[in-house]
Formats: sequence, structure tokens, C-alpha cells
Amino acid sequence: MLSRDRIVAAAIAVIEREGADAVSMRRIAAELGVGVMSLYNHVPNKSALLDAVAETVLSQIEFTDDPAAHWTQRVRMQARAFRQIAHHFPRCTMVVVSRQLRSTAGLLPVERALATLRDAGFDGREAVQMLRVFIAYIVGSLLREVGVTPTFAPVRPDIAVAEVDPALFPMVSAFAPDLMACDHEEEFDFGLELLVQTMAVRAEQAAGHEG
Amino acid sequence: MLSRDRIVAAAIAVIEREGADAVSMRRIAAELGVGVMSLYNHVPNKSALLDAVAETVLSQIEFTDDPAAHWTQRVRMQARAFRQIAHHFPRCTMVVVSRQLRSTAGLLPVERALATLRDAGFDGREAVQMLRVFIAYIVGSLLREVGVTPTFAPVRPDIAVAEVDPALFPMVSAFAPDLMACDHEEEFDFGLELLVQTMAVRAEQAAGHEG
DNA sequence: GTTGACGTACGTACAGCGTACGTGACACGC
DNA sequence: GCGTGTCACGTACGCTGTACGTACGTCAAC
Repeated sequence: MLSRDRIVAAAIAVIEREGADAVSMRRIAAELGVGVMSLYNHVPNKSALLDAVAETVLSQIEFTDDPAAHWTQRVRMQARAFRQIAHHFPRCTMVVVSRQLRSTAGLLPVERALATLRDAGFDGREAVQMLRVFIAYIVGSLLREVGVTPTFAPVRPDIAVAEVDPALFPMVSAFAPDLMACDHEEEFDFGLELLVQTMAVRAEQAAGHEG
Repeated sequence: MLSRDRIVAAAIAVIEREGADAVSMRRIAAELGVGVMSLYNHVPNKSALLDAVAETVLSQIEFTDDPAAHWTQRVRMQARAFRQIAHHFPRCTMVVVSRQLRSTAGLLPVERALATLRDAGFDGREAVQMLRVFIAYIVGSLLREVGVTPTFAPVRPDIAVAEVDPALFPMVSAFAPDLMACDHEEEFDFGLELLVQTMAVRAEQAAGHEG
């Protein structure tokens, strides 16, 4: 028996195996051994199916929030939970990121993050700003990591940087070794630590002004 | 006479006017009043055309780098130059971000940024890490701003947050006013300042250890 | 037991897509 | 005049999303 969940699962499988471009209604129907139009009994259209994919992926984030832990540690955990899911569904990440979905699946992480930031001592305005900075950083990092790489950082460093003309790009040439190496986890944690520590300083300032 | 530049310009025009989904070879050919296949005399395929679009948009970033200015100010300027171009070609931003292009157009910003970070006193490793953090933050911010909104932040805040069940999402409900308001420029500058100041601290530490 | 309604799977059909291929018009060096 | 190239173009193929009509199951009411 066909079902929405089975269709979404098949879509995720196809995306992870063959990339987001390979997704077509016919492809997914074939994957499930059913006719194309049968899918439309459970999913209104392709766009909605991709939304469902994004939502499903997002809902699988495992937030093992420990209220007893220091809030900085909780921020780290939450950020890494995002990274982990992107690692688990690398090729779905771009799908998740490129669809602006409005659902409870998307709101749960926000809820958790705001709670943590409130515990850190930020008021509403600051908490939201901090949250947005974090989200921006995480999303940008994941895009680089997933290889969609919006940036100029070395996607295929060996090729990109090695061929650079030192006269035109002296810095890029000089820093080529560092540009080529890219331990995604290390890079992510570097920026994460940067942000968390900055946040800690701000939290103390806020507490100081207040009390 | 048809030319690669005219084709790319037409593609950008179509994207900005009707969105990236509206781009098709036929659509662009019609825009230029030529046959579809004529395009292929100047562009190998659609993918290459979109790459050219990304490259063209990227190359229009205006880096008015002032070597006399303090490096923190130069970092700010460069980051804002990115934001400005995304503002100028909002609907092309997703195209730029989603194609990993390897070209000099993409390397120039990296060159400038590395030079600035070197002036700040960072060695190669640190400079590259800092650069990556900045790129991640900028890319993530622009995605939110452009409305492709990878995040859960309020794309359509009035709708999204207003309907939230306070019992399920107490924090989101409580912070609704702050979540709803989103002055993109202000948010961007907040995070930018956060990063620049953190960077300044690091730079001092690095200088201290060194000298 | 018959009838009708309903949900589900399916096939057909259509407009649109990217692009491989062939054709014809024109400009050039010989 | 005659290859040889470049460029615009038309046709055609296999793909896409999906509107529509159809056929077969199950279940309720009579």
C-alpha cells in the first residue's frame, strides 16, 4: 500500500543516492514500483513532496538537550546537531536549505535555541539576533561542507588553487597549502567556538549592565 | 548579432524579473528574439550558462579597498560589498550560491580578504579559518535576506509566528515580537560587528604571542 | 444481494524542457 | 568558382510535471 511516508522515504533515498536533480515523479514511482499518477493520491505535487523531504530531514535532528549543562555547552550541542543531520543527509541539505518551510519541524530548533539563549541571560532582542547569527553561520558552513560551496574556498582545492597565477593572486598562492586543507569538522568547530566565546562575553556584559 | 554576453545578460534579466525557475533556453531565446539552438553557438549548455550568470554577478562586486584604512574597517567594507551585490541581484543570489564555480571572478574576493587578514596579523592557517567563518556567515545571512531563508527565522513572520501554539513553543511565542521584526541590514551588521570584534581580539592575542 | 459512493492505482495525453543533429545563409582565402 | 568556417535556425527525441478519465477494490445503506 502506497503512503505519503513511503513516497517521502523513497524521495530521500533517491536524492541521497543520485542527487537532487535526479528526483522526478517518474523516478520515484519506479523506485516504489507503482504508476506515476498514484503518487498524486498522497502528495499534491512535486514541490510539496520536496517540502516534505525537507521537513522529514529536519525533524530527525536529535536534540539531546541537557538542561543541567552550562548554556555554552548546550549551544555547542545544538549547533553540532544541525551539522550531524547534514552529514547524515548530505545531498538533502541543499533541498532543506533552499525551501523555506513553515512547519513545527522548523520551529522546534528555534524554540530550543531561544530557551538556551534566554538562560544565557539575553533578553528577547539579543537572543533573536544571536540566534540569527548562529543560523547564518551554520547554514553557510553546511553549504560549504556539503560541497555546494557557495564560497570560493577550495571545493576542489588541488585543482582550483594549484593553477592560480601567483602574479595575479599572490595571497591565494602564498596561502595555498592552508586553503587546500579543509577539515570540515575542525573548521566548523573553530567558528563555533569563536561565536560561543564571543557570546559568553556579551552575556557577561549584559548581566553586568543589568545587575 | 548574438553573443555570450548578451545571452548571459538576458538570463540575468529573466531571473531577476521572473525568478530562477523561469529560466529556460527557450525563454531566453525568446527574450533575445532568436531561435533556441542559436544559443548553443555561444554557450555549451544550460549549466554553463548559469555558471556564467553566477560569475558575472560575482564579478560586479565593487571592492573599493582602502589600504590606508584600519583592517577592521576593510573587513567591514568587503563584507558589505558582498551584501550589496546580493541586494542588487536578489534572485540571482541563490544561483550564485548554489553553483560551485571555479574562476578568477571567485578568487578575487578571496585574494582581497586574505591580504586584509594578513595585515591584521594572522598567519596563513588562522587567516584561512577566519575567512571561512566570514564567508559562512555572509552566505548564510544573504540566504536569509534574499528570502530563500534556509532558516526558521521569520520569512513571513506575521503568519509563521502568530499562529504558533504558546503551549508547544513558549519561547517562540514569548519572543514573537522580536522574531517578527527583522531589519536585514541591522541584523547583518550585528553579526558582522560581532565577528570583527572577536577577530580583533584574536589578532591582538596573536600579536602578543608573537612579539 | 444489490446498489451506489468512495478511495486508490493506473494509462493516456499535453505542454514544456534540454539538446543532438542536419540545413542553409553568409563570409572568407585560394 | 570553390572549399572551409561560422552562425542562425528547424526538426526531433527523450525527458519532465501533471490534468483528466478509467477501472478496480471496499464498505454502507437499502
